[in-house]
Amino acid sequence: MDVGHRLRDEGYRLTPQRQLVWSVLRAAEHHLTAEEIHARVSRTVPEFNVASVYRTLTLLADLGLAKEARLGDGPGHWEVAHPDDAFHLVCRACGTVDHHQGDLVEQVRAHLSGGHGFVAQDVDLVVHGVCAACAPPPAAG
Amino acid sequence: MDVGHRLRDEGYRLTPQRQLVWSVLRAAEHHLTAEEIHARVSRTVPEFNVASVYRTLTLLADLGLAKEARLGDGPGHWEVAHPDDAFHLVCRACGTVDHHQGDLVEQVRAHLSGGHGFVAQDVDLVVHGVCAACAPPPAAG
DNA sequence: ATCGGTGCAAACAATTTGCATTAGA
DNA sequence: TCTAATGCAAATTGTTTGCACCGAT
Repeated sequence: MDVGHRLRDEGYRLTPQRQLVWSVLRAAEHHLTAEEIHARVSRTVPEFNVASVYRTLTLLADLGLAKEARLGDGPGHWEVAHPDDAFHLVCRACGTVDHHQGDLVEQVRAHLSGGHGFVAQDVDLVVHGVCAACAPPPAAG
Repeated sequence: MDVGHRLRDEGYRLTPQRQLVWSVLRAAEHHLTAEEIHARVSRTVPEFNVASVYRTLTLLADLGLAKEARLGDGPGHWEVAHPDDAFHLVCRACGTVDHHQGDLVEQVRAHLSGGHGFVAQDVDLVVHGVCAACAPPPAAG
């Protein structure tokens, strides 16, 4: 995905800051907060400002390239927008956030389209619980 | 539901502020933000403080009587905790928040319990879109 | 009489904004 | 060149906390 193209096509400028935010986001194994993105980019560009992170993320979201997930309290978590609809599993014990692939989001959409008159644009599903690694092993006997 | 009992049973005190927050919450036709609750209670008790709203809501949530819903940006929205699992439909046009009853949340739970090893404790489902009232009528012809 | 709860104000965290400067197109 | 984008700092917004006083049990 060529952000430079996308940006210019929409009349925006391609700046090093925007490229950096995007590449950090793409390289991330998991979701990142604005602060985390800021920290990573700052290693290379010390004067890089948080405000620019927010501005860039908002822009990327407008273009449909990035997406914010609110996983409870605390700051928003950002990720590359996936065309497929996944949802988040947040472990209360270790804090790990997992993507879970499934047709559930699609089911919701289908369910709503059936006569409810509500046009679903964005389905946000967050499940809090305890992940397999943190769950107590089944009691023997 | 007798909050007084619940509170005292758990070793908490029943104060007029807590009663007021609870009754405002129960009387509300829809979700309320902490500020809205504060505003309503303040009509009767002018010196009533926002901090107490937050403290009370947190307490009620701990007791399982109230629940916070994060419906996007902005402040959290509070409601009486329903035993049944409903989810929220937020209209981007008019801002209306609808409860939608369905087995979807249960489906999610069932889906996850099937071999994924993730123990779902809380399923938060928020759908943003356009409600029936705001949706453009189907084009004739 | 206790000790938990309150009001108040100040602290906080996350995000946004105003403005002068800089740099992409 | 010309305007959009940045850095910086200050402003906002939503929520939490410290502390002295008050009131429910």
